[in-house]
Amino acid sequence: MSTKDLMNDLKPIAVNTRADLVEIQLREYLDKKGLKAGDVLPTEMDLSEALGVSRNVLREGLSRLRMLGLIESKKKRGMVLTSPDILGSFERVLNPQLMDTSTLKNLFELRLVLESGLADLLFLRKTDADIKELEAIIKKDKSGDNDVFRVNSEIAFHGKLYEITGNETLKRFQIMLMPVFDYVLKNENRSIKSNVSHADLVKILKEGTKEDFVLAMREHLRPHYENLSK
Amino acid sequence: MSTKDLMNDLKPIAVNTRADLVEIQLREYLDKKGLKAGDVLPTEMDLSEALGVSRNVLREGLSRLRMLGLIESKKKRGMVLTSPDILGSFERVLNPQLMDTSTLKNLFELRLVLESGLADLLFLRKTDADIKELEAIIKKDKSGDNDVFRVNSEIAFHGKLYEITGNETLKRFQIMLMPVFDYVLKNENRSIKSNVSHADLVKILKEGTKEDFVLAMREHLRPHYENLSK
DNA sequence: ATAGTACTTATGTACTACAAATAAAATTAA
DNA sequence: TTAATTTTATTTGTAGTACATAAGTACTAT
Repeated sequence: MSTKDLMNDLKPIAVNTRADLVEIQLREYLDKKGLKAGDVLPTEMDLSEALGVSRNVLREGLSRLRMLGLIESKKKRGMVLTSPDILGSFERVLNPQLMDTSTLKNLFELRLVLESGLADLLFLRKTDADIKELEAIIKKDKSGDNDVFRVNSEIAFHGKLYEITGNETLKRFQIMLMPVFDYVLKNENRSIKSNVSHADLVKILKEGTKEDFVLAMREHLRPHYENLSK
Repeated sequence: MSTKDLMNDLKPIAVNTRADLVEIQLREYLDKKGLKAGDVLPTEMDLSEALGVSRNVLREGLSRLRMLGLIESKKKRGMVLTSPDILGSFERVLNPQLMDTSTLKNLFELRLVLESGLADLLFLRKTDADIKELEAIIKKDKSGDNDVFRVNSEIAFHGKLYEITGNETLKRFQIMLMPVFDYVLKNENRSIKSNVSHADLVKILKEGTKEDFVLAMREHLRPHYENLSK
């Protein structure tokens, strides 16, 4: 049995620090009490006493929840639960430099899946102004001549597509995934010449059917799909 | 201008705590130095001195990075950079109870987009064993008679689809999104009867083409799409 | 050379003290 | 009496010290 298999079967015995436990217990507490955004938490003193840890350690735990946007604190007023920014935490971790290659590969695929599945939202929410903007991006693309220009145009085009979905989470997700995309593409030196151009896609989005668009988008992305390993 | 618009234009002046700044600066430090997984960090004493904060505050910042899985520390050995578990942090925040409704809606749509875009990965990686397993899930479904059974089968079927993609990130993402999906569906009381059944999907996955599957999956999800607002 | 021991170093935890902000209470002015 | 002002009390934010705990490192004895 390989070391990798072994590591998969035998997780290292978790030697949780007090701060880890604080985080876990606080989370359980929120859940059990059914607390929701706006509710106030006990004071640090009360919490640290109840948990049997120093205020230091308690604050290390609280600091984590604060970072995630789960709580906010004001002097004298105390701490209140808040609606977390779900992508904020994601963002903090998305450093291609630090990620292992398999995760990078997975995220690259994830983005392909997303773009392949955008069609219905696009047709549901597109406006004439959106189409015009896409056409403008393409026009600009044709006028540019160097690679940097072309890459920026590529980003602008696909970014605009996400924007049309009207789904802010999706849009931000795409922005966050951009460096990952870049990182993977840089290590891909095969050609990525597609049969379906941006102009083709816009034409279909403007005059065609959802079904046409779905198939065209997949065709547009095909060079990337063909580079995937089985 | 409404208060909401105003709040969108004017973000509250960030009154960063020292711990916030520590987190930011450490992140910049890692980036600037181009440090990668396995590299060691300076000691807490050196860091706190360099940043001009107490060791307490420094540790509040470090605690965040530790939670994200960006660093690990051992006594005497010091701190080392690690490959973060990118979904771990996401998971910590995905509490439907705390999320605002627009984010919930966005995540629901995100999942629809994902499932609509799975086709290519499925056809790239499916095996005979996978098909058999899907068929088994369907068979079980037919034998069950109550709602709970049907819901579990629904989960099992779609979960298996993600599994077939061989993309661990995607799969975990789906698992994490499940409670969100549930939460949204619970507040939807319109019928969700589809023209394309699980059995139909499996048949196409087994004998049909990618293109057929793409269209069939969208048709399968259509009831959900139709409930979306413009 | 090896086993064992003492030493050193870095993280983990606790405690105390005070600064800063601010809600609430008390006081003063109209 | 009411409004404005000042004072007080409370809670988070920060600093500093001390010690516990784990784990490399060096040294010693066999």
